[in-house]
Amino acid sequence: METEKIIVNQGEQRELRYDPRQIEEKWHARWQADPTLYAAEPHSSKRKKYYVLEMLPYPSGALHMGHVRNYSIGDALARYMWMQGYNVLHPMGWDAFGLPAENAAIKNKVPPKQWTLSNIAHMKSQMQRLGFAYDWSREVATCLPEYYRWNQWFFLKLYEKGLAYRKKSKVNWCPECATVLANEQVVSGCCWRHEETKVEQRELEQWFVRTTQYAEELLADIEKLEGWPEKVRTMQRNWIGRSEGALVDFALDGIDGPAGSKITVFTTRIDTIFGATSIQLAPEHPLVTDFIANDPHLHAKVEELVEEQRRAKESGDIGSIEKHGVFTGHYAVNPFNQEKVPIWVANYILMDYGTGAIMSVPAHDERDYEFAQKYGIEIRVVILPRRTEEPPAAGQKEEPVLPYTDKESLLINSGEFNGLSNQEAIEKMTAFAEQHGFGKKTVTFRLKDWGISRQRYWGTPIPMVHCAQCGVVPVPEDQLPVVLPENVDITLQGSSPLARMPEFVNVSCPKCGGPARRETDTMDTFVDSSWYFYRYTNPQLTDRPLDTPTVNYWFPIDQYIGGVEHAILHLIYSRFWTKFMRDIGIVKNDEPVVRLFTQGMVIKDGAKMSKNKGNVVSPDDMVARFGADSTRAYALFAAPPDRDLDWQEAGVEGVHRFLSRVYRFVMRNADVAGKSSGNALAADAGSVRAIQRKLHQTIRRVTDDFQGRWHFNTCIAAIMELVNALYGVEDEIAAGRFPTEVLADAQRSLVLLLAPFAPYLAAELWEVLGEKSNLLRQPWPQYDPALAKEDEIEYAIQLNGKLRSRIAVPAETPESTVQERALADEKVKASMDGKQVVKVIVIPGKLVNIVVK
RNA sequence: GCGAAAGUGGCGGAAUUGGCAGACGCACCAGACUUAGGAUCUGGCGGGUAAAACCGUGGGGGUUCGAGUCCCCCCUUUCGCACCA
Repeated sequence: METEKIIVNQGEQRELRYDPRQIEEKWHARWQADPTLYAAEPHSSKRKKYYVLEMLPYPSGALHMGHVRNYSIGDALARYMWMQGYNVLHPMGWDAFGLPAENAAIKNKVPPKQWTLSNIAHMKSQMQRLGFAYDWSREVATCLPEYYRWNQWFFLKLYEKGLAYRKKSKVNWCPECATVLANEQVVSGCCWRHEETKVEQRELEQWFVRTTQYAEELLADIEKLEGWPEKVRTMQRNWIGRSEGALVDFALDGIDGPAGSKITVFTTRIDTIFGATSIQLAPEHPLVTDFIANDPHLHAKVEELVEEQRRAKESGDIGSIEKHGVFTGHYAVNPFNQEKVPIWVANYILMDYGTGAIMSVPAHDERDYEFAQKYGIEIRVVILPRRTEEPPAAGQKEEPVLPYTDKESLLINSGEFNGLSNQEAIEKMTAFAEQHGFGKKTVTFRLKDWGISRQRYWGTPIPMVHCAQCGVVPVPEDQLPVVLPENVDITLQGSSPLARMPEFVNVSCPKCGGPARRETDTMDTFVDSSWYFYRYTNPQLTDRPLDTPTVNYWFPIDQYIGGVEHAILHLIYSRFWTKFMRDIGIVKNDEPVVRLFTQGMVIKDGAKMSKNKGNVVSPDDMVARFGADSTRAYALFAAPPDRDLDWQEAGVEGVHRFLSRVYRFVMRNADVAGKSSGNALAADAGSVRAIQRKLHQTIRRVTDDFQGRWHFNTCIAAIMELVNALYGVEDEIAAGRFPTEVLADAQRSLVLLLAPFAPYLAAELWEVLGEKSNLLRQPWPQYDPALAKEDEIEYAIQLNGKLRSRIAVPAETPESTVQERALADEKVKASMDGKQVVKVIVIPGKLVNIVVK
């Protein structure tokens, strides 16, 4: 094509240069003008439903490439499912409460609400410019009272059911700011604003949600989540951390200890209790407070241990610090054998797991072993690996400690329990402890109740009132929402801004009418995101959070897509919330999400894109230079979506070049009627057949990937191959020798295949092909297996596994014939060099391996 | 320390079940068209060789007619968990 311009219909002149800006702005304007374009049909729809959801973003100011990737994956899927005829729900919203808005307010003197809403407006326009097919009529912003009033409503329900409660708990406190810090604001033990100032721990009354109530079910139902990545399921299992064991009481040895006291330990290995040669307490164990009261020396030592443990936790290397401890001078009595064992305080015992106290069995626990070695505590073997082995001589401990939990294990030195296996012993000894009232079977979880109080402004006010007469009183439902005041002074003044507003704080008690004080804590933003996807089904409801029949139609979510960083907290809280909603009868599903997809990170120059590293690529910049289609298609082409993606600008150019080729081809050949006078002139039936075959193979590959592994990179590569093949026959097309209907069909299918990946270009070319319909309502192309089939198959001929020749035979050639042809091949004969054929292996459709000797 | 994933040309990545390693794209090289081209089109492109042979999927062993793919040992990277009793 020498000329840059070409005459098409009615002599209209069109540039052959692909200009994404012009095309995308044209369609953007049209799509903006039709808000119903991507709207889901009501739940009375006859179509099968499909709910595809991407994790809602925090409105930080601008989209980053991670967002673009996430939404490009979801949008491709949504568009594909639309074309498959589903009633697709594809909504978007904003996780709009949170700390950055307050920081921005302090820094720039902009009210958090204003800052947040203007960010939302900007990011929404970015999303729209990128062409994501969202149903904006369902948009949700969690910072608006229409939304957060339902957080408050849920909170009241939780409170009603005893699942929300108050408890003293530690918070991070910066003495310089005189304020509470979120965990993320603590940088290696110091305040993020005052790098020299150590963060202190303060005890405050805070609100908790009893997630542990559902611990068993949250764990058990992980088994049902077959559409979730195994990695996420494992992470959740570990996070919940269920552990079966026993609580055993050790009485304090009389005279020295506080009267009647006992120490309850948690153990999973009650079978080793005869080997317990000390008790170890966490430094913060309440009993330790009693012990140190009259012992300044011990007091000082314990303080050290507490400090050491705190530091290790902060720096993250708890687990590798050297074990230390101090003997308290007190003893406890092992209830199984009445033996006196010393009580120690040790830095490797955690107060927030189990009971904060353990029985130490150095012979069968590595940590206890290490400790006992260091302090010369007796190491007593009470279990052996096999029934045949002799007990080792007393005190000898050459081998590293082994837990011996197999069936062949054998208890020794354990009184009446000698001779039992580990499993039998656990059962019998637990029962024994229960009978004698000094122990019981128990299950502990690593999962903790969820502390939702934040001493912050920009969040959902907790709808509670503190009355001097009535105590804690919930705000009545009909008085919701408790609106977050806006004329607020966000400066650092040592208390939550809300607590400094008398007009907010001073209320009358809903119960007695007397003067009362409003709760000034706000909710953790994970509350907002725990149920937002239900609200999408009916966001405009004003009298209840959701409409149950509508939710029952849409739920569970068919496909949820987001970053793996939410694998634990967000996804556990969401699962908890769903179970709670089910139990108060407003939804019927047990789990919110059927299939979960976690996409990889966007990397540049070997590191995750971040402002700190200065390797951020701006989506706006990419859209301006290459267009939304190229940017999106590249995000899908550069790597499979579950892997990390290395952003290379040259790659974007490559995709842009590919889309240009598509554009030029269709522009040149859209007007097929003038290109060919029909089949009669087709000179080369082979090339026609080849195009058909390639087309149907491509449809098959792309369709299979949407149904299966989502390797959109190979989908796009397949479409590239198709386009390359079409370029290969362009001379024949130009010469009028290519059948009209084959060409027309190929072009239509090509545009349809491209629609999920490059929606703007697809829409434009669909119109160029003379189509008026909405592409999303256009059926996805079907492949014809007969047309996709190869007519001729090339066999690789190997000699002892090494490639020696190739032969082409018609498809369906019997194996015996293939074998004959292979043995008759000249190159094969030459390489055989007179050797004997031992065996011939024919793999149908692939290769022949001739084994010679 | 424990667990998971990964390691393939100069680069991003293909190779769905053991069957022709390197699809597709980038970069690069050559040619065509051009006053020109950072446009477009055509061809080439793992190493090696004149051409073959031969060597090549982190390293070492093994199973097999045949291994990137399966098994064993080791190395590296990334992620998650980390004194959980």
